[in-house]
Amino acid sequence: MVTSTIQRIPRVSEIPVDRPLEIVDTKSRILDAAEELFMEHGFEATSLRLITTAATVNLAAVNYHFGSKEELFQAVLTRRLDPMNQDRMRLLSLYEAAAGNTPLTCENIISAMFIPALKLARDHQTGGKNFLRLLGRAYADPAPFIREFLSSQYAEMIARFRAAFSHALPHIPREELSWRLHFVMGALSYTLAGTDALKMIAQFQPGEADNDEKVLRRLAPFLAAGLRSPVDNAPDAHQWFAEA
Amino acid sequence: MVTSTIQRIPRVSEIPVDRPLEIVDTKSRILDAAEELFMEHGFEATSLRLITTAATVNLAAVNYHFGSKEELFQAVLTRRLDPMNQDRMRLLSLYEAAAGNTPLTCENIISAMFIPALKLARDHQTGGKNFLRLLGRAYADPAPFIREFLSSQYAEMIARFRAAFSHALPHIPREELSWRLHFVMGALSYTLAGTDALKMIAQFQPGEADNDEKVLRRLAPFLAAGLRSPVDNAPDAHQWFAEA
DNA sequence: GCTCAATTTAAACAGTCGTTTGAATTGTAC
DNA sequence: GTACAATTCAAACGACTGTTTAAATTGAGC
Repeated sequence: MVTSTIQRIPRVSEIPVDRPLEIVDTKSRILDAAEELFMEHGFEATSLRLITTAATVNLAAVNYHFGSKEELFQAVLTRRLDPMNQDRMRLLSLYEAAAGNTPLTCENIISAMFIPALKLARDHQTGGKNFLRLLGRAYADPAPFIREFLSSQYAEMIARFRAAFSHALPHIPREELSWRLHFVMGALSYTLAGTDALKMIAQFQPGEADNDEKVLRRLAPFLAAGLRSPVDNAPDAHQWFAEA
Repeated sequence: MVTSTIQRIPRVSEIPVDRPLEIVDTKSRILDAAEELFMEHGFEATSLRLITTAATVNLAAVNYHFGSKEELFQAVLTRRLDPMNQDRMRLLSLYEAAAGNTPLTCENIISAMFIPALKLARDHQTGGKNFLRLLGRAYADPAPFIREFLSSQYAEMIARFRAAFSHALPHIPREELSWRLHFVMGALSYTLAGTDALKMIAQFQPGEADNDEKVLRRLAPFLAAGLRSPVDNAPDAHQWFAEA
C-alpha cells in the first residue's frame, strides 16, 4: 500500500546550515569508510579501491591526503584512540583528586579504563562501536607498523594506570601486577573485538540490544576479582598443572 | 682463525634410518613453513610464493596437496588444534572420573584447559610455540572462513567445559557463566598471541627464558578468581560506571 | 576579471597475487 | 623393461595491488 504525500518545499531559512548535510570533506569521508572496512576485513585484505569507492572519492585522494595506506590506518586509529586515552587519564586524575590521600579502589581504576570505552560502545551515530572492534583486532595484528604505533599510543596511559594499580594493590609485586594488567588489557580487547567470537561461546537471547555495554558491566567485576586475588608465592609447588 | 678437521666417513650402519634427516615429505615441509610464516605475517600478508620458497618446494605444490591457500591455513590449524582439544577433553574426563560424585574445582577445570596448551608452549622442537601464537592471532582475524572454522573446531570442547564449570559453580547463572568462560578464552588467546604485545605492558627481565609457561602459571589463578567472584545481581545500581 | 595554490581526476605504472596448465619426472606394481 | 599413477616442475594466466603522474578543476584573495 502506497500513500502519496505532497512534499512541501522548505524555505531557505529552514535549511540547517550549521550541520551541512552530506557535505563532509574528503578526508573525513575516507576516514569513515576506512574505519568500517578495516574493521570488517582487516588491514591487508582491505584495498584502497574498496575504501575510495565506498567514500565516493577518487583513488589518489588517499595518497594525497594521508601519504600512504599505512598512514591512513594510523590516522583512523588516532582519531578516536588518542581522545579515548586522554579521557581515561583525565578520569583517573579526577578520581585521585577526589580520593585525596586514601588509595583508590580497583573499581575506581577499572572504571577510569572502561568508561571512555563505554562511551564509544554507546555511540551508534559516529561509528564508535565499529572503532572498538577495529581496535580489538589491531591488537592482534602482526604487522610491525601497527604494533609499534599502538605501543607508542598506549605507553603513557599504561604507565599511569600501572602506577595507580601499584598504589591500590601494594601487597602485589610489581612484576605480577604488570602481568595482571596485561591480562586485563587482553580480556578487554578480545571482548571488544568480539561480534562473531561471541556467538561461539555465549549464546545470545534475541532482542537484547546494546550488548557491548552489558558485556563490559560483566567484565569489570570479573577482572577486579582477578586483580585482587592473593599472590601464590610458590607457583612451582602448586597443585596447578600437575602433569597428567 | 680456521682449524681444518678431517671428516670421518661414517659406516652405513651408523646412519640413523629411523629418523630420516631432511627427507620430510612435501606436505609436512609446506605445513611447517606455513605455520611459521602465517604466525609472523598473518594470513593475507603471507604469499604462497613466500611459503613455497621457505619450504624449498614448487609453487604449485600447495594447490596440488591442499587445494587452495585457505585450505592450507585450515590444515595448519587442524594439525595441532584438533589433538590439543581432544587432549583437553580427555583430561577433563579423567579429572571427573577421579572425583567421582564430588564436583570438580575451578582449578581442576582450568588445568584441563591449560595443560595441553602448556605442552605446546614447552615444545621447542616441533614449533608448538609458534602455533600458539598463530592460534591466538587467528581468533582475532576477521576473515569469515577462519572464524567459521575455529567456531566448528571449538564447539564440542567449549560445550564440555561450559557444562563442567556449570557443575563446579552452581550458584552462577548460565548466562553469566557463558560470559566468564568467554573472558577466560579471551585472556588466554590474547596472552598466547603475545610476544610484541607483552613488551608493551610487562617489561621483561633479560635472561628469563621459557616465558610462555610462567605466564600461564600466572594467568590461571587470575582467571580462577574471576570465575569464582560473586555475582552482582543489581549491576545497574552498582557504583561501577557512574557517569563522569 | 586574473593569479596562484589546493584539490580532484583519469590513466598508467611496475609489481604481486592465487591459481591453472601441460609437460617432465619420479615411484610402484607387474 | 613396461605401464600407470603420483608428484614435481617451469611457465603463464588474468586480476588486483599501492603508488605516481600530469592535466583538469575548484576555491580564495585581490
